[in-house]
Amino acid sequence: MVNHMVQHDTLDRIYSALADSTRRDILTRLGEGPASIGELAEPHGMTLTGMTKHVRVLEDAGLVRTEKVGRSRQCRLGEERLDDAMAWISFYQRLWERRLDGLEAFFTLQRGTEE
Amino acid sequence: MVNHMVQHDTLDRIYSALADSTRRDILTRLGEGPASIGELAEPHGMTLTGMTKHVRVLEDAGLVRTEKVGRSRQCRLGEERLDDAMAWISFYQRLWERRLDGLEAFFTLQRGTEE
DNA sequence: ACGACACTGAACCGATTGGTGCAATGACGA
DNA sequence: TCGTCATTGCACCAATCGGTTCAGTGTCGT
Repeated sequence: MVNHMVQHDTLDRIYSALADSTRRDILTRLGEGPASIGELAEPHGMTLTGMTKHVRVLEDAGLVRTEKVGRSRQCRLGEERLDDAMAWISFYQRLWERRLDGLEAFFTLQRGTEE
Repeated sequence: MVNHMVQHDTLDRIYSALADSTRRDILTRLGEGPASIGELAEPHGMTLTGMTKHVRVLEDAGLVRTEKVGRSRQCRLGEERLDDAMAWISFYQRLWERRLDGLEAFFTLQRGTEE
């Protein structure tokens, strides 16, 4: 029906932030220490405006924290630890292992006897 | 360089497939056993066409495998184990822990001597 | 053979994405 | 104060996304 309630929950924001190699590169780079927008943009041959948008996406996901320092903006890793993202993948992997064990049919028969 | 540099296309597809709660729900459902497009669509109040598109996205990411059986399409979990997706997050978490330890500056000085 | 059923293809829609260029803004250095 | 420098806001663009409707196509049950 109407699923407009929460247009972007946390997991949505995190996974879609990670779904771009430029942004994953930014995180890798920031793992080595803080950087300005210009320093992040240069290795990708991207405009400052474009890089600012990527950083904003990462910041909205909590993966990056930024602070205006003088005329430049210092970017560093943020508070988001990806625990939830990791937990979801672990959960999926448990499902997958169950599939691997050929328990699908068994589990299917059990549906209705639980939540 | 470093071993977390997998095929970014694959990682892009996987993370963007996961960046939607409807698709995560589909995976959870398929973890309980195979289902048709209709069975997947019904709990979301979505059209069959809409659900077919979601399933296609998951299939392109390797997370779902489908097979036409009679007039319905059977969907089950696919071959993708999310090992790369998990590995990348683990890699990020190591960066984050290093940040937490306040070793950013130290690490910056050490650039070039890493594994 | 016929009708109901499950899905698919195509066209369409509004919103978002990933990028650009250009004009401002605001801080630095001489 | 003046020019330069780093970033930002705005408008714009083409492509993709998440969803719909409608018109098929092919299969099943009787």
